[in-house]
Amino acid sequence: MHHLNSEDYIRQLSIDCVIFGYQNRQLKVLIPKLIYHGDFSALPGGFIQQEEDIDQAARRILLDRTGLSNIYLEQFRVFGKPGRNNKFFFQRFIELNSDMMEEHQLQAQDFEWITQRFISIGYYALVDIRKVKPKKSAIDRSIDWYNVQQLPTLIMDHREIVEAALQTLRRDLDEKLNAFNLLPETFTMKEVQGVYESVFNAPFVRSNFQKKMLNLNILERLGKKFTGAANKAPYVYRFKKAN
Amino acid sequence: MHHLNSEDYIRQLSIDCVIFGYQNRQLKVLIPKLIYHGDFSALPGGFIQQEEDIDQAARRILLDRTGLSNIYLEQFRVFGKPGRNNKFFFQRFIELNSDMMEEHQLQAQDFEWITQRFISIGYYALVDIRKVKPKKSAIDRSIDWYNVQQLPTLIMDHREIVEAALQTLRRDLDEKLNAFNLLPETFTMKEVQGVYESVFNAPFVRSNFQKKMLNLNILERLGKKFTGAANKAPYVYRFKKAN
DNA sequence: TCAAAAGTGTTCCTTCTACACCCATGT
DNA sequence: ACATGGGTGTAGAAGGAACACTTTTGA
Repeated sequence: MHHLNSEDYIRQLSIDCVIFGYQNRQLKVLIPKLIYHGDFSALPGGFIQQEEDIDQAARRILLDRTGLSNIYLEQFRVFGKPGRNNKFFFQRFIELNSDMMEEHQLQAQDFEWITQRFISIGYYALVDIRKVKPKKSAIDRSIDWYNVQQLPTLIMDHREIVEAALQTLRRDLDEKLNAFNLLPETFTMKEVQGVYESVFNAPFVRSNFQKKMLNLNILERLGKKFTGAANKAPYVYRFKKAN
Repeated sequence: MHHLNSEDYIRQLSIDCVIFGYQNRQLKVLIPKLIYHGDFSALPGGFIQQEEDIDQAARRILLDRTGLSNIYLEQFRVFGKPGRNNKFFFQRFIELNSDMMEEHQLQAQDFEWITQRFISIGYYALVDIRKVKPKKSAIDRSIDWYNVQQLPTLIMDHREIVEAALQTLRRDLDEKLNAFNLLPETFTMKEVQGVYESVFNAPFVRSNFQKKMLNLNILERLGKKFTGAANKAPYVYRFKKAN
């Protein structure tokens, strides 16, 4: 591990990403659990290189964890309370992990850097969950998709960050029509409805939802999807990118 | 002037404020012009103290320029392109102002600090223009309200910041009903309409606008306003804060 | 009595909502 | 045939847009 310092990275400024995915009628968030003793979960995050665009930094972080480089990304808020730092987390961390510190080459210098007050830029990302192969970083014990309603305990204000991301996603879902970034290339109308229902945590009336979506003139009807079930086969749609 | 350094302020992170006001059916932005030779205008901005909340930092900056402490404030975006720095500006600046550098005690150390790459958090503020007594800072030649359609040339990407602020204001005007933060305590319906028209740069149909606003149930009708003009006196309204 | 501006009403049209109805599918 | 889920139609409510009409004010 190379050292954190102000020549490489901008000091006291971080990025935290809320990565949303959709599966089994549930909205999910990708969250790593840290490798150390104790139950530490934190949003995927990182720092901004001196010559790096902030959006690009978020993309780099996302690529590291998902393996995907073409991800829908949206900056949504900055979190900058005074005293927003990792000290509490690292105190417990050091108590529990004194044995591992050498093994992982974590040095006092890095601790000092990383326990400063940080201001964090929040991004949310939307991915086709089936395309993601979650990747642990060197300090992750695991990385998993959690139902947004059943998140593990997160460090610092990360819970609040997820909440703010979800609020923004709700606002943008109609405005920016980005529900389709959570779905595969082709999908049925029921799946679109599932996205809306899981994001808003509320039911939509099937027939009206269908008409609302079709009236937007953003969907292209392809074939039908025969599942073998004893009912009418639903149409398969594709999102029209060029209007 | 005391020196800029990383013990007092967070390095490479700034705040820029777009202060909106409304007068004479026009949306205006408060912009200072720098005292030095050459025509330099820049958004009111500043840095974040080590122990200071970012919103609080924005309030401090606003207080300095407007004299007001209770200002409607909204964070709207972070501007973080790589190479986003003042070097171009300060090159011209130094050429034109070598004579004034000692006078203003601007020292090499500060220049180095201030010409780093900066990431800036954009805030927009809404004020009752009549309450503001614009205050020049030590390095301002003037500070004036400019029609948002007729801004002076701004340094760096400040023009883009104003544009993004205006976009956000448009979105929030209906959503957060914050047109009333641009008006005095009491106002007529025509004035509200003027705010909408200047923000959207488009006309609204008078009768429909009136009904739309009244149907929101957020206005309290007070007395009438007799201007001496030979026409019906309009009602005076107040914004109901408690719904 | 008149012009100007404010307030209200009317009509038309689009969109949302609830619900009913018909259609395709495999057993 | 029939149960199941998908697609479309319809009637009523609600909301927006265009425009007409009435009211108030001071000269």
